[in-house]
Amino acid sequence: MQQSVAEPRLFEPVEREPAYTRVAGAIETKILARELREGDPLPTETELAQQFRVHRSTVREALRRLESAGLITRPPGAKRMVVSRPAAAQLASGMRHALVLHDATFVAVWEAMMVIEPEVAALAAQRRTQADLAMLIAAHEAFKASPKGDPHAVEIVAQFFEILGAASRNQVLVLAKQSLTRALAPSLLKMIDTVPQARSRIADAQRRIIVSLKEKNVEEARRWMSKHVRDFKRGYEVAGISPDTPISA
Amino acid sequence: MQQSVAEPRLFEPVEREPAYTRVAGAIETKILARELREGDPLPTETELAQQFRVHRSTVREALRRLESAGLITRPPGAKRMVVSRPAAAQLASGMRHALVLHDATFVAVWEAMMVIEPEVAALAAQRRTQADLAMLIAAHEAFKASPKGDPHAVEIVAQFFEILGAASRNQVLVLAKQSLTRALAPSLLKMIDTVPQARSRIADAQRRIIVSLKEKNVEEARRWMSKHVRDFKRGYEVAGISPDTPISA
DNA sequence: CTGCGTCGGATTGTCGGACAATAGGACAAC
DNA sequence: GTTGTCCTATTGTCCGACAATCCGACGCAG
Repeated sequence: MQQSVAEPRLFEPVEREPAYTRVAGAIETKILARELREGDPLPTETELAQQFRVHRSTVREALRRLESAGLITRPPGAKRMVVSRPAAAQLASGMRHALVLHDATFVAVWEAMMVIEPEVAALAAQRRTQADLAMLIAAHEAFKASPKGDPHAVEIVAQFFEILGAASRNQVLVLAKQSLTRALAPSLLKMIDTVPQARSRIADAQRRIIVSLKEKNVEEARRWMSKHVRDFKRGYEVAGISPDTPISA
Repeated sequence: MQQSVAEPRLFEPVEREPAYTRVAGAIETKILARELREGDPLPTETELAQQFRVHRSTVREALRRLESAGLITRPPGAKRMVVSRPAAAQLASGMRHALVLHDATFVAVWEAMMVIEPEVAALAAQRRTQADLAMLIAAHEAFKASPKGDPHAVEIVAQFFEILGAASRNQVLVLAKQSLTRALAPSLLKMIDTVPQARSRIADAQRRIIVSLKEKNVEEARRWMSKHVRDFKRGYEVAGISPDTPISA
């Protein structure tokens, strides 16, 4: 994460890419260029091996790489792999790994949420549809109905955020957001179970946000989401969790 | 990217994970738990194969997956793989793939930048060190010195953003930001070369931002960054590039 | 015609083993 | 200290094999 402004070297390292990298790259290019489209089945490993003139096991290594990048997946119970778009969850887990290993703290994630979430709420207030509202309300009800100490409750809170993201109609923010909520979820669980008033405060904020969206009141949406996120930090303080707690694995 | 509020199923798909996935998972867990730390060399493939009681090629498939996730890398010119933290660039490229395949448009990315960058600038204004300022100035000078039509200029602009991110001392935002600038870079290049006044406007904004940071003037930093990013969209409009242009590969 | 067994071929997951190229280290020569 | 030489361990790639199972076809009952 450090950088210098410029660092010219006399020679570049001589390029010696292993074959599996090049195979993966070739397929990746085709996918990004949409020559292979989502849902298209990949050729069989043997076919690929013949086309690239490499052994099947080399092809397989390349496939593992693409699989890990989320560019190909195997539909549950299918044998052949199909081309796919990286799922948001996939990116989120990558981001979470990075955050964990870079010793990101709770405040860092929280700060990022403070930046993003209120604006997402503001956008959502302008663009939400009736369907979005219905889903938000459903999530809200589900949260209120979730029994005390239910670990599922955090899932629902996260889902509320995700629906809101979808309502903002901005895929980029959705992707970024999701990583954050996912990273926070585990510790949030602990917080909710420790702080007695947390649940009611969350429910209240959700309600206010829903109302703001319904009225397309951009300012209020932003304000309440701000409050909502700020409350998280308050909750952590009350629960005696240090803001510098690293994101746990 | 769609979702429903809840979808209970009677049965989960019966779990039948291939061995390479489990091997990858096992190693991943050890890395995230810091039992294997950054820089530690992995055991050799043969050793791993013996420990996991699988064939070496199975281990290799697992390694490819970890490699793609950025959890292990091979230092240039080395033979064995070492544990590493996912580089920001790695995440950024994953994000870019996702954006491309999800048909993210230029406005979507721009909107996300409008949300994030001004706040990053604001944070940076509070936390910047002398070293940060020096690097910003260096990047700024480099930009001004870059010859007309130099494709490298965009690189420098991106670098300016990255230094600013580093100055904000928030790794989470840095990771999120980087993906955006990287996604925008290719089309930005076209814009800069088309719009004559683009370069001077960018240089001016950079200067103002640097001054704001130097004075730790949070409000001004936010304001000028806002203007800076907004200018990008203006530039696109002037250049006749549609805001709905998809992010190119 | 729709739904349900059955069956054969194709494809994947995994394995055993092989070999050339080379990184890494030890050791000698300058 | 640097440079050359040699040996060994390890990786990248290949070959070939086989069990499990997905896939599609085929036929039969309702």
